[in-house]
Amino acid sequence: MFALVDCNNFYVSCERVFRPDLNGQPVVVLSNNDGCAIARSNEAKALGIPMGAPAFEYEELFKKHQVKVFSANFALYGDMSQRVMQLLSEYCDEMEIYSIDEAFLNLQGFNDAQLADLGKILRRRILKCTGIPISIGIAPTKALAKIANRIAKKFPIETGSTHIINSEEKRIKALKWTKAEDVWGIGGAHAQRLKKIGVSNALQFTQLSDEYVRKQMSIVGLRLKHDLQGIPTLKIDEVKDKKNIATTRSFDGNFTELHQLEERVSNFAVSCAEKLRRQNDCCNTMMVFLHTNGHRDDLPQYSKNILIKLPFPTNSAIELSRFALDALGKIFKPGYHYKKAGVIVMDLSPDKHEQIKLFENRNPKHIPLMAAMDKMNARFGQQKLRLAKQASGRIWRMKQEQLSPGYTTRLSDIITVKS
DNA sequence: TCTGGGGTCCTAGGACCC
DNA sequence: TCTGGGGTCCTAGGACCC
Repeated sequence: MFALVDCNNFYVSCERVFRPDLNGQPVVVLSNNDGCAIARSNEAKALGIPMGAPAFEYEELFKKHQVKVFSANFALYGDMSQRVMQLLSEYCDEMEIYSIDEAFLNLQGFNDAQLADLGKILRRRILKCTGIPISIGIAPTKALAKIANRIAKKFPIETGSTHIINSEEKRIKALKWTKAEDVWGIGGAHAQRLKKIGVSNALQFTQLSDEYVRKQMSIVGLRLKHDLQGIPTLKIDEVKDKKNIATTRSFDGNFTELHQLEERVSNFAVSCAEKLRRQNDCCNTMMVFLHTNGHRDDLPQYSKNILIKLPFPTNSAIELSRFALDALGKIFKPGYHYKKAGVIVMDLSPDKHEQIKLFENRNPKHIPLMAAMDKMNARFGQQKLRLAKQASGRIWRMKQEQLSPGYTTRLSDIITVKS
């Protein structure tokens, strides 16, 4: 059996841990730049605020219903996530951290009685130790555990936020209840095609022929079908190192000058370099892109990306910044209002056994230099030590008007409890 | 005025190799 | 008229996830 543990309205729940006055209130958390709603409390969902709602379009509604609005505090959410995952890992030998707020547990070896209790135990423990409410779905396969979790979330009172699919009868009932487009792995495009042939729920999907599913949805869809039939097909994946690493941002406003973009792109490259060093990788290829604001049809549009094969693998901030700026120079065109840019590093290879190249090699002095830089920035704060090209953060501005304190990540923000 | 930021996997087709 | 039979690698595009 597998469990899928999912934190309820995770980012909102993180904010509520340190602001219990927000319980029962409509709360939303916005994306970077305070752009869109990326998390909503149940009360906010009930007001009709959809996922991805642009904040400016909903300003009136927020005001009218006194919705509490937060800027994304990813440092806080990442830290809270680690605490939840740490606790979960105590309950099973094998676990897959599927996203910042979800994990699959392999429950091999648990007997029926233990399974029946597990959900309640987990829920109580995580709530007590972190303040985060969770829902648990338990089933013979991962895809079914996903569905069980959905049921637990939808009917918290009836299920106690934990649901088990452990009989054929329950499986059929759950699949019948689940709309095709709500199945994990069936997105908008496939749901539409399925609707056309009269498939509207998960059960009907599992009754399609293997050949049809394979043809329309490739091997991915076929695996999903089998998993939903109760044949364990999807396995627990241990967390692997990333294959691509990206740092991209929209700007608060438009940039027209090359030097403005250079400062941002340099920062993105430095950030990618840090992430590479954290997983002990170098990159061999880099992509730099920029584009104008696609939502503005009154302005000329331009969008371009460029793929650079590096002459040698590296994770040096200095080298990656230089390559990124070279690349940027090749795709920048004056006369446009730029809204977004980014750096993506790919084709990663381990830091250790790097191949010596014939003509050009990474500067070996950068290795101790970067180690020192990481150490200093870890101790004195992000970007205390930076490249000149990264400038002072003058241009770098992200709209973050409702940012909560770094309750668990910054000493000065720790809350005081008077007793 | 304002509209996020990450990731993964699969497939088909083209270019190339012997 | 007829013109082999394997491969690999890369890329773009499409689909999906949170």
